[in-house]
Amino acid sequence: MHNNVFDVLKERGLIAQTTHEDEIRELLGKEKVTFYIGFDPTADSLHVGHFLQMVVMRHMQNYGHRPIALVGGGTGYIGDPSGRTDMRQMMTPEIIQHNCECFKKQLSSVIDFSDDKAIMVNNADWLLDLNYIEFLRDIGSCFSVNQMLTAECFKQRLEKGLSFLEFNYMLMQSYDFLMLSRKYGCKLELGGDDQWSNILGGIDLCRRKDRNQVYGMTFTLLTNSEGKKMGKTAKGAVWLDPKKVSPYEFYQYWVNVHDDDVIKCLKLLTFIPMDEIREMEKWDGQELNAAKRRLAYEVTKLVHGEEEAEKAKRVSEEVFAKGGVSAEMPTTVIPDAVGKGVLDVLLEAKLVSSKGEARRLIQQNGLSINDNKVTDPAFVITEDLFGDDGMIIKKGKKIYHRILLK
RNA sequence: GGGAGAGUUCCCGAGUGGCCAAAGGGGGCAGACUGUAAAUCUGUUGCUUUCAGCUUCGAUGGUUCGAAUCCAUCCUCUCCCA
Repeated sequence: MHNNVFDVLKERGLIAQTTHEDEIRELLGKEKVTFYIGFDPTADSLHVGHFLQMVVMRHMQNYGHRPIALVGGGTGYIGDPSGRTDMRQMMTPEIIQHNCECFKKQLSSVIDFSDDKAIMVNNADWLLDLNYIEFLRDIGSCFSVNQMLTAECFKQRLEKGLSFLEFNYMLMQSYDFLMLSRKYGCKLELGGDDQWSNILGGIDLCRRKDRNQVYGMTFTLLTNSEGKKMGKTAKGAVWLDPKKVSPYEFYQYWVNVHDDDVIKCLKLLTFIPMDEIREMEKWDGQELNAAKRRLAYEVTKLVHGEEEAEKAKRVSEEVFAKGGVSAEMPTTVIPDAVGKGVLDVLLEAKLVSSKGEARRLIQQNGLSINDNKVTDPAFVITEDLFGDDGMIIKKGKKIYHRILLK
């Protein structure tokens, strides 16, 4: 066990870049540091990428430091162009507001905001009422366009086009840091590695305006062994909101990560002691499945709580190991299913997005009902298919779904 | 503001009057193989009441028996000049 978080973060491979490695380590070792991470309200739920940031906050908090979770109710009006190839869609104030509320709830489930142990702020409080001319004179004068243009985060956008609106994003985020350093004595900004340029901007600004030395540090982006961003499925992001991605699906996502990514994810996303992880690192082949199950359990527990994690684990075991049925597997209730065609039922259970897809699935031998292959697209659901546990549909090899009549 | 070009199905990208629901690749889905892997191979990939019909190629109108392809206007973006 280390007594400096910095060593913990480093050992787990979380740290990507630091502005002043030695100074930051020293600072974190000797005092309670107030630091911040920003979350822009780009959707109505956080996803696993954000979760990584939340884990870091928890690590820091565990060592007595004070996190500021900044919700980007103001920066959401601009949209961060960092590393993106296209412009974000502009959001209405109502949507931004709503998304911020959603974020707040999710953030407080992982980070302890009681007794001022962490602070939640919204940059709408100081960004929305800014006066353009004043801001330009006061803050804009501190930024060099020449320098900004060379920043890595704009590279892609300089090829595809970047509007003035988005170009300003860096100033907004930098201003956030300045505000937080003034209001709360915030000394450190953290973020994903794609935030590096924005963080540097803030540090420069604090020095120029207040002659205040502050620091920055970025974290490994959650990428898989192929270098692609993790947390994406065909259906979209792996959201933390159980209404968007059920705890069972969430659990399944982690059980199915690539072999080469398990250890990395264990280090980055869980609080399992390094000794244990190093033990798992020796595992190979089929043994890795146990590590995947551990990963899935731990992450699900952090996000959805112990009860849901247990449930997800139980369902997975019952469904896959025993090939059977589970009382808590994904279920759709279709009262009038009897007499309907399979295609309609598949569609209603959202297992397919169109009847054409359902038809294809059956033609390609990818569908079973109660373990019997369905080969006829015109198959009609009958009452005798429903046992005590309802009717079990298996789509492909991994997707089990239960249909109930009530 | 002037000039040149671009906008195609989930993404990239062919297609310049009928043979186009639209090549190819990526991704997705399914099958074989397996460890609820990976890699590989195979099939599939707009919707529907599927031997047929319907909607799609930035938007809206127009020419034509017939348009993703031609014309007009508009929108968005890129590049060069200012």
